Order: sequence, then structure tokens, then C-alpha cells
Amino acid sequence: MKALKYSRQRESIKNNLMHRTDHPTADALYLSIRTEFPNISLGTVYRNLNLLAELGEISRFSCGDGSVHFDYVTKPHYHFVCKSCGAVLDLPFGMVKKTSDLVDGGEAVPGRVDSHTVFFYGECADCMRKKSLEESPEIADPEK
Amino acid sequence: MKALKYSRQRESIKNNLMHRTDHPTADALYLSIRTEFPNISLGTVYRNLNLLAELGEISRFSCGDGSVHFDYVTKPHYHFVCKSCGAVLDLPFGMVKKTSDLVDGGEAVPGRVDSHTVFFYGECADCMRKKSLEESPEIADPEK
DNA sequence: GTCCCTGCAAATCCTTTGCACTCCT
DNA sequence: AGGAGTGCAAAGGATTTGCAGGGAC
Repeated sequence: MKALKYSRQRESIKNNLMHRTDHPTADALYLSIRTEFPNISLGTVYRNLNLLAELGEISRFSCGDGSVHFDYVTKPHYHFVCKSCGAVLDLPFGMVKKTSDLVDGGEAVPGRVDSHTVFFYGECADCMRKKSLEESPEIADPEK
Repeated sequence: MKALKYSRQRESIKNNLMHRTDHPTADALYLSIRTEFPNISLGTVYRNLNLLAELGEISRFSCGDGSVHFDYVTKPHYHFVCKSCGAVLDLPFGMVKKTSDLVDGGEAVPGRVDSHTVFFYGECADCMRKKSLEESPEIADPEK
């Protein structure tokens, strides 16, 4: 084992990840951290994310879009991945049966799991609304 | 939609995948198909695998090793991934609670899921045996 | 003949690494 | 001082894509 020294960059990465809920990829995190550390490099972000994952402070997962997503480790929960916009939403455990509510009548298909995450694929409410507006522009503002 | 014409290459890929149980990556499949079609290209293999996946005849999944694995679609089942040698084994549904038997007392950690697959990570029996032999060479041939 | 499919190679995308330098401790 | 950690840029590996020729219908 090696001695692990403090670094502002790692702290910022950890902190950033802890305060967001969108399960970012390394690159998304990089873009975000950059506003605080304009000179940080993508390599550093990757190195720290992998280090934190080994330490068990964060987790890595793939949801089928070709790149790895990171998540601050809290307690086990479900993830819902929108097939249209790629958004990854958290779902509390115990909601599986009710997932269809979330997508406004749509279907959620069980996806991938991690030791603390479970995935469902479907289309999020936003995308569904957007799509129906494109198909029938006349009902913009679906206020009942 | 486009017309889909027959191709010997696609047929061979499909057939090959259907008759193996090791959930190969595109490259592994490529090496195998090559014995039948020495000139087939990796690009063709990828194109067909993605096409078949879209048609729902096969499925794609990632088990955390950086590349995508393919599986002929049959019925839902579990997968066990060996953390040491990377082998991906099939487990019938209903075996989850007994996964530890399979790894000879080791622990199997729930991993990722796909619409028809569930993953468990651990160390396969072969690797465990190999490791214990390295640690105590005197007990080669563990015949009781 | 038309359009899909292939082989090949170049291009892309994501991630890792080597190196010289800087910052903790 | 000693060794982690960093930035940069180059390297790597997996997958995709453009193009010209070949095959299915």
C-alpha cells in the first residue's frame, strides 16, 4: 500500500461528485471541476476517480453508452436510464413495481446492476412529453 | 427501415454465438469466425453484432472489463464473472442464494444486470484451486 | 440493375501511462 | 528531503465509419 497524500484536486472531485445526482462520466466531471481548477487534466480526474473507486468511496458503473459513470457511494438504490436523453435518475429501493408511474404510463425494463445499484431502462417523463408535443404540436401546454 | 439481405458472414456469426456459452467479445468472436472466413474483417463482425442486437436476436452487455460481451438471446439467467480469470459463466435462475457453493465457499457479489442477465462477481473454483496450490505447493493433488 | 454487405484502413472515442515538475508531510 | 500527486501529451484499446468493390434479389 502507498501513503495517500492530500490533494486539493482529489478533494474537489470527491466533493463535486458528492453533491450532484446525475452520475457523471469522467469527462462530465472534468468539465465541471475545471471551473474551479482551470488547469486540471483529464488524466488526473481519471486517476482520482479510479483511486476513490478502489478505496470504496465511490462506485463505477456502465449503463451501456460506452463510457463509465461514477456515483458517490451511499446506500443501495435503483437507477433509471432514459433511452432518449441518457439521463440517469435515482430511484429509492422499494419502487421497482411503481417505476411505470415515473415514466407516465411507459414501461421500464430492468437493466444492469452493480453491488449497490440496479438499472431500469425506459423513457423519462420529459422526453415523453417532448415527443408527444412534436407529434401533435396543437396540444402545446397540456394544462388540463 | 432497410431491406436486410442474407449474408454468409452474418449467418456464421449468429451460428457461432448460438453454439458457444462463453459470452465472447467482438474480438473473440472475430478470431473464431476467422477460421471459417479468413478474410472477414473486425468491422463486419461489429456491424453484424450491432445489427443482430438491434433486431433483438442477441444481447450486448458489459461486465466491467472495458469491452462489450455478446450473448445469444435465450431465456433470462444469471451470470457469474470470475474476478481472477475473467470467465463468464451461466447460472440458472433460482441459484442466487447458492452462488457461494459454486465458488467453493467464496463470496459472490451481485454485479450488473441486463434485461435478461444478472451478474455476480467472485472467484471461480479453478482460480481458487490454482491460488491455493501456489500458496502451498505441497498439497498438489488435493485428492482427499 | 439496385441496394445491401463486405474488407480495408483511417478515424474516433474513452481511458491509461510515461515523464518532468510541484506540492504534501 | 522523499515520495505522492499533477499537467501534458503521447500511447492504447475498443468500436465506428468512409469508400470502392462484390453479392443478393
